[in-house]
Parts: sequence; C-alpha cells; structure tokens
Amino acid sequence: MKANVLIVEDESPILELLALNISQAGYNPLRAISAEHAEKLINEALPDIILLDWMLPGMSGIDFAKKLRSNTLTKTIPIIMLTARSDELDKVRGLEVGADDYITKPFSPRELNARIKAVLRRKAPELTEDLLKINGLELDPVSHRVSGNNKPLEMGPTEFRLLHFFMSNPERVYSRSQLLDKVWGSQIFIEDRTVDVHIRRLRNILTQSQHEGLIQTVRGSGYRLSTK
Amino acid sequence: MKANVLIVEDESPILELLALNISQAGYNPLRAISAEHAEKLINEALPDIILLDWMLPGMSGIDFAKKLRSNTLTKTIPIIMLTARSDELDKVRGLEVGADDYITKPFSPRELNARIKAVLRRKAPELTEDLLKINGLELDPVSHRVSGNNKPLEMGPTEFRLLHFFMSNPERVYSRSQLLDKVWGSQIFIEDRTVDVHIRRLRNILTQSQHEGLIQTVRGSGYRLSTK
DNA sequence: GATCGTATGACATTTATATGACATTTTAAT
DNA sequence: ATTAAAATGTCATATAAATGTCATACGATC
Repeated sequence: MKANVLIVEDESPILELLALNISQAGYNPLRAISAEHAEKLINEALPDIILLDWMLPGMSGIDFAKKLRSNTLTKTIPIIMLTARSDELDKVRGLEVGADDYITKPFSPRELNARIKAVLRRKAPELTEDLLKINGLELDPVSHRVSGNNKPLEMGPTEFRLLHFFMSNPERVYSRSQLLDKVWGSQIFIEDRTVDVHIRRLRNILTQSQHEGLIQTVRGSGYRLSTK
Repeated sequence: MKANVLIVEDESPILELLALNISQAGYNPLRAISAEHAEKLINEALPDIILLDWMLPGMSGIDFAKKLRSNTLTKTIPIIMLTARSDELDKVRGLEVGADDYITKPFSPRELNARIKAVLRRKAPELTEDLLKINGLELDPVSHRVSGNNKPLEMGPTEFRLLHFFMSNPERVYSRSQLLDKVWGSQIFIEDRTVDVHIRRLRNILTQSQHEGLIQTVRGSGYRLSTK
C-alpha cells in the first residue's frame, strides 16, 4: 500500500525532480501542472498527501488549498506547501489555510522526504513502514510479518491490512464504513457486515497469542484496538 | 435519519424499480421525471444524494449535473450518473462535470445500493473529537470511552450519546423533547417518558463514581448537567 | 390529602453482533 | 493450461445487548 503523493507544480523540471524523489522514497507520485489539473486527478482517486506549489498559473496554491479544505472529501488530506522564499508571512498564511507543513525552495530531497514522512506519520500512520509493537504483538510492514509474544502469526492479506491499520491507530473507534474506506479502499463496494467476519478471523488468529482481546467491539459504533 | 435519495429518471418503470430498491435498502426515495421537476423538489428540501439519468427530456442529465455543481447550495451533493451504455467517453464526461460515481444500465440492485452507500459514507460529517472533562468525569469521543475518577464506566450507545450531549452543553436545562431531538434525532417518534428511563440508566452507571448528582432534575422543565 | 410530575423495576420487542457454513474468486504450484 | 490451496464476501442463524413502554411507587407542591 504505497502512499499516493499528488504533486502540483507548474514548472516541469521541478515537477519531475520531485516525482523522482518521491518514487525513490517508496511513494507513488501523481503529477499535476495546475490546480485545475489536480482537481481532475483528485476526482479519480483521493491522494494520501498533496505537495502544493505556492505559485501556480490559474488558481493559486493558497486558493486551491482553501478549496480543498472546504470540501468534506478532501479536507483531511495533508498538504505540504512549497514556497520559493522563506517568508514568515507566507508561512503564516499557509498555516492559516490549513497546510500541514511547508518547505522552502530550494530544498534537499532528504528534507522533503523527512517532512512527507512526518506528516504521514501524523495523519496516516498506516502508510509508513514503521515496525509496530503493542503489548507483545508485533507487525512489521517491511517484511510483512506478524508475531504475538514472538510466536509467528499467519493471516490473510485482508486481516494483515486490518491489523496494520488498527495498530497504526490504536485506542480509536472506527465504524464499519470507515474501516471499509481505510482498509479496503473507497472504490470498493462490499457489505458492512463483511467487516464483522474479518474481525472474527483476525481475532481467531490473535487467539494463538492471547491477543484477541485487543480488538474490541464498541456496540453501535464499530471496533477499536485497545490495550485497556 | 434515513438519507433522502433523489431519483431523476424519465422512464416510469425504471423510476419505480429504482425507488423500490432504494426504499428496501433503507433510504427514502424522491421521484423526479425530469431535471425541471427535480429542481422543484430540490428547492423544497436538499436531498442527500442524487441518482441522475444521463438521457433526459428537456435538460439533459449532464447539463443538469453541471448546473447543480455551479450552485453553492447543491454543489456538494453527491451525484451518481445512470448511463445506458458503458461508454468510456461518457464516463470521462460524467466525471468532468463532477459526478461522484456512475453506473451503467442494466445494473444489479446490490451494486446500486453498494454505490449509494459508498458515496454516502464518504461524505459523513465529522464530529468534534475533543476530550470532555467535568468534575473528574471524562468522556473521550475518539476512543468512545467514559471514566469517572479514572474508573472505566460501561454504558449503552444511547446513554453514551446522552452523556456526550450533556457534557457538551453543561449547566443548561433541556426539556424531554429537546433531548429527544438532540440525542435521538428529530424524526424519531418516542414517548417523552422514555427519556426518564434513560436518565435513570445513566445515573445508575454514574453512581459507580459518585457522579450521579451531575444529572439533575429540573421539575417541570427537564434535565440538566451541572456541578452545582 | 389530592394532584401532578418524576423515579423505578419489570418486561417484551427490537436491534446489533458473533458465528459457522458456503460458493466464488484469486493465487500459486505444477 | 490445470489443479490445488488459500482467501474472500455473503448469508442464515444464534446469541447477546439495548431499547421503549408500562404499571406502579414516590415525592413535591398547593
């Protein structure tokens, strides 16, 4: 599950540079040369994060950010602003319209990737590759392995993604619909009740290391991973 | 809290078929036989989602979609286009004018309902996520947990919502019908006296941490959450 | 003490979740 | 290509929890 990074930048060389960088960092770059172009891409599939140039022909970056923030569908997508100069005023305005971070050109690839990672970790931790440990339960996104109290646990892909998501967002209730969106994907059409079945499968597997209590039912609301 | 689904379809048998389906799926169907007719209905009450036939007499579906998108009031209403053929070009044009999804005839009831659900679940409004604390009583909307003096308190969904509402609006009296509106929902037909029962249930639970006095009866008026 | 509004316990019903089974689809191996 | 194995989504049923209503008891107010 590579994160989709939408880059909105009108200068083609910079755009390509960014895209190269991003794909090397393990993300999936999407290119847009204007706000209008970006909107089209967003209509097809919501990106996980947006890199947005401050200066754009047509709709400016800051107006576009505002627009994104005013739409329910896009308001939670993290935005990193790209600005030419390190102007404090720009920074303030950027944060005002809801940018999550911002970076001034020229920037080092390392810094850019670090910031993307930081923002993702905050907003969509399930898209990072961090090793997750909770109460003796370990999930390694890189090797794609799970173990409970050092005992390897075998599970299907869906259960893995479900557990990955829960471990990335512990102590938080998710409705079945939210889980379908986050774990299955928003373009998928399956029954709410199917979530129950996968929860049960996951719990069954976690039983091997007495971790099944981690996945809790919150009646009327959904499910939660919690150590309490 | 049934979602209102506006169906715009000129062929009466198909319209009825759709309406039947939609009401069986737990939504409330509104019927329109033309774009003009649909506009009238929209003026009366904004639907939650619109199923829009591609081919319509008078204003075409695509023009109507464009019109809806250009109006502030209606631009955020999700639209699902109904098209006769699976023409890629149509799909592109549909997405261009801002349809959220589209489905080709003939379609299975299941697929249709799944798509409606998928589109609706994405536009769910977000509730406030702030941790509420009053006098040692804590309610966390995120993890969906309540504790009194650090002791976990278990309660049913209705009691949770009731307490959530009171803690969000402390020191203020609400009549039984106001509570029914705010906590149960406005279209629900329930006896006033039932509120009493849930108040008692809530108080019983709060007794575990000596917080039952927080919920006060205001004779002749209703109930209030107050620390005084 | 009569009246009115509220509290309480019991109960039938409704609603939500858990579970086991199954048909199909996907994936991997040969 | 063929086959076997694994995974997936759905359904029917079982189980559990929550809900709304009522009858009755209680307490305040006049």
